[in-house]
Amino acid sequence: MRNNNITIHDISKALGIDSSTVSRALNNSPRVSQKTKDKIVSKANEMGYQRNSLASKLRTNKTHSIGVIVPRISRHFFSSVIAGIEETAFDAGYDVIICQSLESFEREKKLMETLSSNRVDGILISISMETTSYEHFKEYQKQGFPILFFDRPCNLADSTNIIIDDYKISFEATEHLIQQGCKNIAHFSGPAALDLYKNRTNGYKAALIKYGIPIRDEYILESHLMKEDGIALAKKILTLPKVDAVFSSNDAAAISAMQYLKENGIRIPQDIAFVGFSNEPISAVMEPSLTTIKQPDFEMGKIATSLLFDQIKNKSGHKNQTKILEPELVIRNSSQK
Amino acid sequence: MRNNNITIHDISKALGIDSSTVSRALNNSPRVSQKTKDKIVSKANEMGYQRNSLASKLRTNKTHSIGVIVPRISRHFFSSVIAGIEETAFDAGYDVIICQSLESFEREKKLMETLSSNRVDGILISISMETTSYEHFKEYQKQGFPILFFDRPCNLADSTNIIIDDYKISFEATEHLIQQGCKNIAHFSGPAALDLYKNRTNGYKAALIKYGIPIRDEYILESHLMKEDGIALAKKILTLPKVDAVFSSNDAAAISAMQYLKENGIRIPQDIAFVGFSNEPISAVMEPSLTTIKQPDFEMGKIATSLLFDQIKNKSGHKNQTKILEPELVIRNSSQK
DNA sequence: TTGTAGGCGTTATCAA
DNA sequence: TTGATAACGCCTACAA
Repeated sequence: MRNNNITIHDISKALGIDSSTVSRALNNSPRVSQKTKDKIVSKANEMGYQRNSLASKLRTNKTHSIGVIVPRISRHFFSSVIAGIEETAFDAGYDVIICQSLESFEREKKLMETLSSNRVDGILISISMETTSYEHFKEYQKQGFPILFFDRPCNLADSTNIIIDDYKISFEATEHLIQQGCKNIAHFSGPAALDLYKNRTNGYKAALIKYGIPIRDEYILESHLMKEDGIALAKKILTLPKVDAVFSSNDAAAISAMQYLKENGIRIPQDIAFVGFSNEPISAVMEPSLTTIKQPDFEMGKIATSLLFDQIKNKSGHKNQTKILEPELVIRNSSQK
Repeated sequence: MRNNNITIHDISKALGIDSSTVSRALNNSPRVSQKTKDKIVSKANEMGYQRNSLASKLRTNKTHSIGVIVPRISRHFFSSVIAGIEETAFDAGYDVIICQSLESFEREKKLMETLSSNRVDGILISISMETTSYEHFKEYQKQGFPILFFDRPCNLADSTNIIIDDYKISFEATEHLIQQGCKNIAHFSGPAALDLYKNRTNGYKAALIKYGIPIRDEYILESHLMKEDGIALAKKILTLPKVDAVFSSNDAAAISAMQYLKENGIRIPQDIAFVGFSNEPISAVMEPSLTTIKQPDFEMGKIATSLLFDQIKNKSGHKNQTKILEPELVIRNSSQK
């Protein structure tokens, strides 16, 4: 911490003006004459005064800051959502505290505690893949603490979720593969405990049903969809009978699977077609370019933040709503036979 | 903010134990009997108590948190550095507040203020491209506030910097292109106001000199090295006489330039070879794969954080030092003729 | 081992 | 328009 922390009392003494007036002046209160204000402000600058936000927040019981918890900031989707969040928050004069759970339940719980004990005015969160119990949210919600879930919804009553239509777009993605002539479509799923992945898997299944293709459970492969998982999944599908397409619940797994397959002489899309999910920048540049699903990321951040502000303002209102945004299938080379 | 905030006084009243004892118990002080501790802790849980960190930080003048300012969290290099920072900080029981300047000087200044007025114990920063004046750091440094610069150094006296050997690796990268037979090597530079880019440019020049290749200023193109810049730069080099290679100060610009050139019938590396900088994941996957420079990102985060902790502990010591890490040239297809 | 009392820096209320 | 005073929630000498 600083050696020499100047407080309003130091300014007060230096000028012979009461500290309450100094405080008012520094907050630009209309109840201080312009002359005194000028004197105080210039003295404050001269002395290198800097407000202690901790004290101010403690006193006012308002922090003007919100917390954001995402699984990983390096994912393009999340950093774009964060961009939207920061823009909206900034306009409203709020600070944003960015945290990553790294998909760990324990870290997520700890971050909730830290943010909440630092009295952020609300939290925007996309829950970790490990999270199957929602008790740690329930407690905060009971206390009336504004939490808003985005992308990965929370199925607790009273939760506000902002998500995309995972079911519908997964249906479309799978349908697209079927229309390309694929009949044996494998699916890379994330943890089924997350509604997000459940919805994507259900969309996939619904498309198969519509076209009279049997659903085979061994074609549905669950993992954490990390880079490493993609390689294991690729090996796995080579052991399955005549897989001719993959619909993956994210790009990361699809990309590393494709790389492994390419290195092993499989042609994409001729032998196996691919559709990913998230539209990571890499998907447009790789060879072949990856058909994927583009989510309204920036927009989601903006909307989530303004919904959160609604909740912060009227503690009571707008609970238990779900806002659904429309994603878009971006067709590239990896899926066109 | 919460409706019903339980404080240590509420617990104190509920149990008929003084609040100071409650405070000690909740901090697991050895000066409270186990029996009382148990009683207090279980009551605290029952009542849904949660410590108010603001009050605690204000009182103790210690926040156990550090701030990190990076240009963009979405850059792979920075998110890896942050991973290293978080790991080290976590082990030391510190919280990390992540912020992005978005390469804006104004935002950077504001973030410094916000973090500092929230009394973080220290700041790790990689300065924005717009930053040419260092006055806003000087003031904090004078006050003895621990700041540590990583990747993009601050050339103020008394600054602690942790960087890579940009000059040396840029020399090597350029030499590599020369050894591939390239003679007309253009260079994408960032703002020359940043030492980082100056060093890279100097390394490039030194290699040309060593091999008796004339330095032509019109071959050195300065920009912010964003995706959009890459396209403009690509157009530009097409107007220059017989450019046969590009050494770019980051991957983003190199990648979009390559894409533009490919779309316009230029073959890479046959017509124009490329070397980038940063080893973004995309560089390994794209076609052709991009030769680039891999920085010790995670390690840099770890080292920077422990150096910062040193400064936090002994306010006086270890100023004005520069720690240099060694990067590595990763040779891929974009540079091998 | 526990209680008392005061203060961290700010702001809100009341009075002047 | 300004000043005096108390309080936000916590922690820490010091006393008991």
